[in-house]
Amino acid sequence: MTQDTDARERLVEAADRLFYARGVQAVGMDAVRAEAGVSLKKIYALFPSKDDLIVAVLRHRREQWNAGIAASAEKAATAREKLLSVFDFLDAWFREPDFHGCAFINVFGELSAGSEGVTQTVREQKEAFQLYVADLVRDAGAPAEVAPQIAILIEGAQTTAAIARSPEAAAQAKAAAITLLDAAGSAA
Amino acid sequence: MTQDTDARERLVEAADRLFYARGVQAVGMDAVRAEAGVSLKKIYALFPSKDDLIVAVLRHRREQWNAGIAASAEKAATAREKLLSVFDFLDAWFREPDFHGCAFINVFGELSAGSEGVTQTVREQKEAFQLYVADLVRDAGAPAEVAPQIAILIEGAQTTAAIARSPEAAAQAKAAAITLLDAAGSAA
DNA sequence: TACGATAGAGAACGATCGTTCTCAACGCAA
DNA sequence: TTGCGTTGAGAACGATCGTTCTCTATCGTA
Repeated sequence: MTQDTDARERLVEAADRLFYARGVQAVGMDAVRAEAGVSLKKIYALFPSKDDLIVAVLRHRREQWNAGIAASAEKAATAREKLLSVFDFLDAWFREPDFHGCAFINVFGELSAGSEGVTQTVREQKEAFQLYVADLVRDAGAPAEVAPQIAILIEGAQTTAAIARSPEAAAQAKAAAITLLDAAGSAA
Repeated sequence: MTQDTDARERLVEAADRLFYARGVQAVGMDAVRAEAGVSLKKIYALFPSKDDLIVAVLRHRREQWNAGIAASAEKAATAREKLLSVFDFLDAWFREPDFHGCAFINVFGELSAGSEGVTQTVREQKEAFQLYVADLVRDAGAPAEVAPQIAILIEGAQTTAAIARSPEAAAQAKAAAITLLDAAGSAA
């Protein structure tokens, strides 16, 4: 049983690497098997279909994302600093050599028309993150309208950094967020 | 010869509809043939490979995008209004029933790892649009740093509207852009 | 040692894909 | 009319995919 969860973890992490690097549809189940060192039989015992594996990978990505956001927020004292620390997290991520965009956005673009489960998982992630931003915006004493604006900046920074291969999108978005927070603060 | 350009147009438009609705990899060349009413032989005479067809579709999308942006800018008097009219264009687009994201971002997520030509075409489009924004920001008398910030807002509004199915992302991004322009104006 | 369940390796299956080829129908110059 | 080049319809090809099945080796238990 514990070796089942071991195999499960190895599978999800291997699939995550391959899917993110090459795209979901470009990776066959046999490549996942080779990367994870888990037999096809076991793969299909743990995940009834490739779609289920994709959803599991997205859930795994969500945990990684949440952990990274939480870690960078931990060093910040105020809600405003926690909010802005998201952009520092993005900055470090954009500089990783194999970064090429938000996995959720990429998968959404690839499969949104075909897989309901995938679409829903992506939506859940983005909704949850919007709530996270909204909470911090409220705690920072800024008006509620600022929250979706900052969330849009975070979203846009990711696609801009990926397509233009420009990690500076993080700093640019952060500067914009500061302007938005300051303008809201002085208006309130 | 003119019927070649006719077939070419029908092909690109048909492929555009199918690719955008279902994703590029989910659409076979035979489906394109059926939708366009052009024989496979002629398709491969006009486009040596599917990749070439995809690039042609992206170029066609770019022309549509530029035309739409230009049309909404035409009604605006000042550079600032032209800039903000982009968000009105987005607003109308997001409300179209079959809208589901920026085709460039979607295709990038789907094929960036596999097709060099596609990646490059997406990059060209985004670069060209960033220049368009930068020109308007300069003409509006705002500092240059505001240009990438507004471009990031436009990018983020598109993915947010697609994933969250919320056309209000256009209005939210527009409000943020106004704040950024105003803050820059008062600082200058 | 013998036996039954289990699991891995990988062949097999049916479907689909991008691309090419075949063949018959057609249009047009001589 | 004859012959030739071109075209379209669709079969064919080779590759790959997700998924399942077969076969064999292994291992715990009696």
